[in-house]
Amino acid sequence: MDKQTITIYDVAREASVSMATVSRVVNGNANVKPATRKKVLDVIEKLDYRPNAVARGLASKKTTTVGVIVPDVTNMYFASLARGIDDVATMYKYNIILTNSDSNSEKEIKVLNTLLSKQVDGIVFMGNEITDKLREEFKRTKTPIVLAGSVDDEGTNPSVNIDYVAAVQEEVKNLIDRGNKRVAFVCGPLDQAINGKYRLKGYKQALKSAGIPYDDKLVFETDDTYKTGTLLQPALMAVNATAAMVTDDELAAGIMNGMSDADVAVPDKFEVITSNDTKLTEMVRPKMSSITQPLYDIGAVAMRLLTKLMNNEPVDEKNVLLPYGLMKRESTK
Amino acid sequence: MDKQTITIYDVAREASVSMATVSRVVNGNANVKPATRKKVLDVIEKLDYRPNAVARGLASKKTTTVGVIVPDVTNMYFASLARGIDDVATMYKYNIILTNSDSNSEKEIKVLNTLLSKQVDGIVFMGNEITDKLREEFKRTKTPIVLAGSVDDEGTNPSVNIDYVAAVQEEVKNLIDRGNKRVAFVCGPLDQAINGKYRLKGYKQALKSAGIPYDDKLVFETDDTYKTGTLLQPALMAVNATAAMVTDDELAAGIMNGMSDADVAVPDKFEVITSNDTKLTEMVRPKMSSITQPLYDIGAVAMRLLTKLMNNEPVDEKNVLLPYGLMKRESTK
DNA sequence: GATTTAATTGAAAACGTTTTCAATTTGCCG
DNA sequence: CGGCAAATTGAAAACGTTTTCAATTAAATC
Repeated sequence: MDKQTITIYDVAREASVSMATVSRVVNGNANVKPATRKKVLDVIEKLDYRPNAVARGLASKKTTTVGVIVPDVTNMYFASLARGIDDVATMYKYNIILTNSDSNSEKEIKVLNTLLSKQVDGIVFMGNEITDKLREEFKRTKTPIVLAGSVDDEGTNPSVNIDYVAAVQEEVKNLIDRGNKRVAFVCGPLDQAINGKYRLKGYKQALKSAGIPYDDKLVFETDDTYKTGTLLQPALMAVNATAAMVTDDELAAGIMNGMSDADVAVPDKFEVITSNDTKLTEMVRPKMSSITQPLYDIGAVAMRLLTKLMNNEPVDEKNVLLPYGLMKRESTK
Repeated sequence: MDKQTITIYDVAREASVSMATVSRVVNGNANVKPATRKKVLDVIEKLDYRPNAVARGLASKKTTTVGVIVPDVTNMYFASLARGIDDVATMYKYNIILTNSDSNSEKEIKVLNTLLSKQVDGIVFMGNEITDKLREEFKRTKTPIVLAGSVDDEGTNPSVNIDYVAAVQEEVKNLIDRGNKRVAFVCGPLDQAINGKYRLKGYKQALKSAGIPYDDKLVFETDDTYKTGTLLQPALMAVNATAAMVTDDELAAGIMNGMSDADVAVPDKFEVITSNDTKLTEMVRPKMSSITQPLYDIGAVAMRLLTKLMNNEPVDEKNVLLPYGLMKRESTK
């Protein structure tokens, strides 16, 4: 039905050259006489020829497409990373196949395999937890995979993150220094290394340095949602917490609103500091103080790293830690 | 270097059948004897054979990949649509190539063409404005394209939206009925049909029904950003507006915060109603009343529509209007 | 059992490029 | 103007599937 698709063969015939030559001009190969190049270009223009990327991918074994696995684009944190990824991907002429995994390990594995079957040139993976099974899958392919905003305790894959331990430690220390004896640690699932191994560690270290005993009643493991946050006020009060280090902005926004709704003034009666510095921090009142992460850059750097890997260029640093900061806003004193 | 890739030919040889047969079992073709099917399946398992989707795409002229063009995934509105799209895409075994266009017409055209060269089976387009140039590009391909949350006055492409005119009209009427004589219309760029042709029309109709003359001093054309919203309070006061119909949630949040910061009580002194019902509406204080749009569903339905188009199934309704609603929260009386 | 029919199979031609390698031109030099 | 190196070209083989069509085999019928 669609016999009107123009192939490289058509332009070769029309320009009375070989397919090879057409291929060369299309790919900007230098070894073609200017005159013929022009001739071919003219025919291409005239016939409105568009190279078929699928055929190209088959022949060259490169698809200029990378896979991106993300828990949920609807989450600002990941959306920002994804944006950074797409921008540098575009810059390097790649496209992105974006898939939502809902942090579901089975889904992640499944989608990883469809991406590989689609012959993506590389993958950037964002996820809260790298299960052993997933790590195995990572190992059996030689398609480069980089982790963005996602930690793997085993460190088998290149990754781009911030130093979560140090960041949390620093912030909790600040909270303590300001007089908070009981600061809560409100986080997402602890079986996620980023929470259970890194942030929690920072929290504990800060306590230790301050000589405050660790009390597990002060750690609240949640599902990272706004709604859950709104419900936390009673529990937080029950343990006499006067501040909270929160690992997710929406969750933190929920907590703050829950506090306000219960007439607990933030930051006077309760300080909260969050972790992702998404634009939500500015939109909520009081504005939330936050650890700042260069979200966009984490994605961008991860993708840049991936391009190097895909080109077999040497990379100096396999596990990149980008600088973090603290943005003091209104939810802390 | 990677000679270890297993092809259909390898499994054919190992199972002593032809490639055709292997292809049949891989594709679940019924015409293969159970015994041979098992034999082949075993070899596939043993060799860990994974079909190469690129080769498949070339041979079958189907890539099971669809393109998604979006202004910015970082925008909750579009992220929600994108999520709906991806979910039903996955459901129908498609993957999504996601590209951010920044609503830049040139970029849109460029990316459209790379998507087509990658032989996507279909495209869902989200964008604020369909330029003539873009429409031309749409027309010259026979790859199905559906618009999601995006209007085209010409109506050449299938689309999924809500009835923006009616929704805005209804809400503005409510505002007026509640006693607001001067309600502002704060929107994104008016050259975008959704604002300039639809929402503004609804606004005008509501005024007309109420016998209020249209005053263009009350319409504020913005860039749809939070920041701009925060700066609008003086201008709004200057024209004696007592309420605003806003076309974007972040923009609306900005306005509300700007009001609060200037001690203009919302909703007592100033009512605001927004348009997209993203989760931001709940996170901000006061919570924003909003026109509700089934964001996820718009994406989902658009993708579903696209699957039908890609299968040449008949579609009853080319321009779908999903139901909208009103969620009364705290930013209106 | 001999036919006829239906179900399984396989051979080989696409699909639209890239890429290798050899062939042909061209440009230079003495 | 002959000869040689360098620059251009083209022929044809991949790339890994699907798909058509004919061939083969199994099942059914009488």
